[in-house]
Amino acid sequence: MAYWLLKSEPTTFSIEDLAKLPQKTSPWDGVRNYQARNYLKSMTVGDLAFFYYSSCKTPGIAGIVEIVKKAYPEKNQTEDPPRWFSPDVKLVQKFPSVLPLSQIKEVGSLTTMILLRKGNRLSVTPVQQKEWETIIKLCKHY
DNA sequence: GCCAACGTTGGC
DNA sequence: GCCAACGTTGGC
Repeated sequence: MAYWLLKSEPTTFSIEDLAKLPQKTSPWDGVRNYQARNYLKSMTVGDLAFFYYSSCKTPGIAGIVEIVKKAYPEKNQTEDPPRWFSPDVKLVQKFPSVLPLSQIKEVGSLTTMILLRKGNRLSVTPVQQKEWETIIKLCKHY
């Protein structure tokens, strides 16, 4: 059982978009970075991930999704063997409001997060259990 | 294999 | 819009 953080630009794919889909489930596709892809491939069914909004007015965590299908090759790929993979994710919870990045930054015990590392651009990152629990608690005050 | 140029990400 | 950071490309 592992924890992750998945970035998305809300104008491209928002948590509301996910909520509207059948079974509230969608492939997490379009990732074009090898390190991020390797993380996607290492996810297992039952893992949980934060749905993070980037490149928007209030960057932050919008909710929680669950991995419901292990990564498989993306459709419409011409490469053989396939290069890009995506797991299916299902909406677990949409937070009442986005937990802002600015708030996350203010919590001392969260400075270990890869998300907060200088120059980090990875769109898929692992999250430690302690970090996960801290953020869950933080949300309840939000 | 090196590295300059260029493209992309993403917070501010 | 700016800019730092990083990834990719492609000539040599």
